Amino acid sequence: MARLTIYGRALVDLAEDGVETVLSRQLAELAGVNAAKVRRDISYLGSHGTRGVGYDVDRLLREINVVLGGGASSPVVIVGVGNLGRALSRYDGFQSGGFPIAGLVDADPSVVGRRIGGVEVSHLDDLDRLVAETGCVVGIVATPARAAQDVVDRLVAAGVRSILNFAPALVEVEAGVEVRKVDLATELQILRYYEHRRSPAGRRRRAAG
Amino acid sequence: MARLTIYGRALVDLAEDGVETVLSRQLAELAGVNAAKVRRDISYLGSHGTRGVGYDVDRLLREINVVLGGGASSPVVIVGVGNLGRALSRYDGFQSGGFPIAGLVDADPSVVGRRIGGVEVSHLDDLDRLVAETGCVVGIVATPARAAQDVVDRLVAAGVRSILNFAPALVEVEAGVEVRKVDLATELQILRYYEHRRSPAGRRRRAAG
DNA sequence: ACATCAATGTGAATTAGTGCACAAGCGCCT
DNA sequence: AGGCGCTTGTGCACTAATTCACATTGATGT
Repeated sequence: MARLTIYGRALVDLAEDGVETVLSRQLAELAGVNAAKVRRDISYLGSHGTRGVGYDVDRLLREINVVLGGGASSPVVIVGVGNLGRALSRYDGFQSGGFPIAGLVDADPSVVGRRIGGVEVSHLDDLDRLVAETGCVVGIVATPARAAQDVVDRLVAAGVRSILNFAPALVEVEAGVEVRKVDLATELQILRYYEHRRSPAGRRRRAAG
Repeated sequence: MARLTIYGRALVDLAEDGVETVLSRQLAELAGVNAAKVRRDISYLGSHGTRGVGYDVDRLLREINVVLGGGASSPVVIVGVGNLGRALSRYDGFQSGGFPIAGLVDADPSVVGRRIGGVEVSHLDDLDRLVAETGCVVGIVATPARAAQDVVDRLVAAGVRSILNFAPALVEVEAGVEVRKVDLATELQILRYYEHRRSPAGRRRRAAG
């Protein structure tokens, strides 16, 4: 569940503030969900709350971290150093989140060899070697849509089993490979949809509320 | 529905390939969903398929574009030109998707006045003026988590009703304002979760299903 | 013109997700 | 020790989403 990561972040904040225990209600407020949902989610990891008191922040945080894969570092390789790829490679949220950028890859020979954010760009054909050497477990696809499937196939062939796809394209993978899609265009379009729905053709009225 | 944008993209591809009509089954395959779902989704925009034949690609595409807000251009303002903000401002997917970057904003005086990707950085206090002058309808929050709520409040005060939040924080807004969250850290954590589940310290058995 | 075929549109069934409400359990106070 | 108040964990009802299955309907060929 994606909500676990939200709880995790909230718990980190609480722990930093020195809070020892937390109620499902508080956690629900912080995560923006229903308290019953919090309790049910947590109960899936084996119940560890104390009735009448709440949850031990540190303990719950550890539980969640275990489920989410612990504090392990998971090196990533970014494929495609076009506009978005470069942008992502400069974003240090990966590093600080435990996903160091182990390699950059592109198919265009004119960018191979350049350094971006301190990492040298390798050629797509060297992907296998790069993954093997650096032990990458996560691949980030930041290519144009039409290259996405090929790149994903290559990543899978190289042994990568977790892929974050920024390309606006659906990709198919064999069972056992997890692909998640982040689609900025879609997000913006959805915003535009709501925008449009609010004022479809010069409607000025705003619904009360 | 987010799926409409997927259909839209698939239809654009089809149209470019010169395809005239499409079956719900084909569209379902392209979008990676069930055919019945496609039909039901489409029926919500008023039924426009031809029984026995399928859907007219151009017509359906136009229908979807109308619902999604047409080809209108929706200028965006990016708040926070830290690592991620800079990355986003260099990403030309906004421009090409009909979301030109009308302004960059930051609270740090040392970056105000700089040009990034051809756009000058304004101070956060000038947000109102900037939004009013450029007619921005979408705000993009790329600040640290703790600044997010304040920034969102300012955006809303300035009249922005659609916000894309990249900050790893929940924000509250009044009714009528639409906030969507893009959380790279969460996406990566979820990948790590699956990674971890696959081999939790010496692979155990994987339950069927 | 009419029968045939094929795919849509949709009622109905199924499934997943959410939230309420309360019994069970734990700590605290007397 | 025993009762009390508080919160968890969860059965149950409810809602939303998905999928099935088929009647409906337009196109097509003879």
